[in-house]
Amino acid sequence: MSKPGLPQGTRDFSATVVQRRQYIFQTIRRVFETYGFQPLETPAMENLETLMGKYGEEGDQLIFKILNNGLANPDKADRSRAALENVLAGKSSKDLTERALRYDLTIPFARYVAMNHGQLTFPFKRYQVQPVWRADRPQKGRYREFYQCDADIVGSSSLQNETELVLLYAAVFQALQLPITLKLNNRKVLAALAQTCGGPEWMVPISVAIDKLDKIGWEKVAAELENKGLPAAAIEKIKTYLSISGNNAQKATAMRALLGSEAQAETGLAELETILAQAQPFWGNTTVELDFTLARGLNYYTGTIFEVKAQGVQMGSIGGGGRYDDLTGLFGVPNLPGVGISFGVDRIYDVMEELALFPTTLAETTQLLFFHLGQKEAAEAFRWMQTLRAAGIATELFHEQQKFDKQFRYAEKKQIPFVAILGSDELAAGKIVLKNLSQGSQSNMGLEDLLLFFQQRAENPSR
RNA sequence: GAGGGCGUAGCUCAGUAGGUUAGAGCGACAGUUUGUGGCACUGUAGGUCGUGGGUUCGAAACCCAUCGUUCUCCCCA
Repeated sequence: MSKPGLPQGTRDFSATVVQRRQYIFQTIRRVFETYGFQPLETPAMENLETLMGKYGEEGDQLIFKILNNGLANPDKADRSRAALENVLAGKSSKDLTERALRYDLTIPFARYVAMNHGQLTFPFKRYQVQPVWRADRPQKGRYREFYQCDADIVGSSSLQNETELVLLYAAVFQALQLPITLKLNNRKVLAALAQTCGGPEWMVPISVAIDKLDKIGWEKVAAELENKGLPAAAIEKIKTYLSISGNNAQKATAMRALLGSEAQAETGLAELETILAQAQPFWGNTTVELDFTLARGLNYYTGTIFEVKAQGVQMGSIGGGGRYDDLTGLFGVPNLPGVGISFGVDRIYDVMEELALFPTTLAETTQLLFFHLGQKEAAEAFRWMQTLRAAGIATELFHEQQKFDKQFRYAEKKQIPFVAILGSDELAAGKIVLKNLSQGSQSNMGLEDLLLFFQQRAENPSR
């Protein structure tokens, strides 16, 4: 027998980790719901054709495909072989694989909306918290199975939606006490830049290159663009574009000076300014800045784009999103514009771990451990325990009669804050000894008082 | 897809000019006479040195392959 192991890039989550992850999930869910989003869940797998071609060439290769069942069936053997030939030739074949694991939450959402648009109330606001899978090579902050938390609004072009998403981001990260920078840009500004640099076909290469600015520096960005055949004059223009700095107002002014003659640029800038003006009074101390180098890979974005970076940590983005004009058009339902954002929970976890931002109280689960001090005593303890449990207080009874030492150590290891001693004396008196393990103090108590004690403690955890 | 680092006890790691029965700390378990834990002391268990080849009188150590893991690039959350 070989040692058991996990598939590359996947993880088990032990108790403490799950509790911390739940803390993040619950915070995000709560904010989603207070902003009027409703939950949606979709299957782990989709038809392969639903996913293919939606994430660009690179994306297609990162989709986990599921091998069809029944390939060994003799009746289908010839077709299976032919299918394999196809796959070896770099094509996909339904005879070999027709399903794939979910790659993100946006495309399945688009598929859902396209299938159900007759029944939905628009604008439709949904949130979705589920794992996705990518056949990527794992490294820091990158896994093959990870969770996304998405919120999207479809069926509305109103910029108010963007404003709400900015505030939603601010609310979540303030609740988590995680300092972030929320970056905003608009694809229309990038499109205008591409227009002045040779035409729309330059949009993607230029976006990809300038997105790396802070990582590789201007020299390499310029080299990459030159390599792709962009004229020197255009590169000079991009250099000016990237040199724009200052506060948000100054950046917008500078951008108008550079690209103001392009109608698209003016539209994009006006949109950004509207969002900033609407959201600013409510975003508290969150840092929100225009970043014209922000491009984001997904090519279905058409307007505003968002990205969240954690402050004080070396980590890729921990969230992002943007506006798309026609997401469901891919599935035959045109004219449904929308805007959405996503939280990268696994990265948020890593960042919070690094910055030690998790509340210490998350680890406490069981509140009280009854010592097992004999059959009769345990039977009585069981009665008390069930009463406490019925009141919602997490309680355990030690599993067998053992010396105190053992039972104390069990409580310590599980970080149980209180133990109840119910031995022969207590049995006779109808009271237990309640001991606070961190303080070492103890006192006698009846069942009523014990219940009261924990109910009050639940309301005021600082005690 | 390309390129590095690292695989020794449950965990963190020592251990190389190749040389006896491979070590430590932490953890686990047991005990220091069974109604009060954390500390301390004593003892016990636990290792095909990732795997398979090769070089050698002799390999945890050197070489090759392979698997796993981790990081960087590409791309992304």
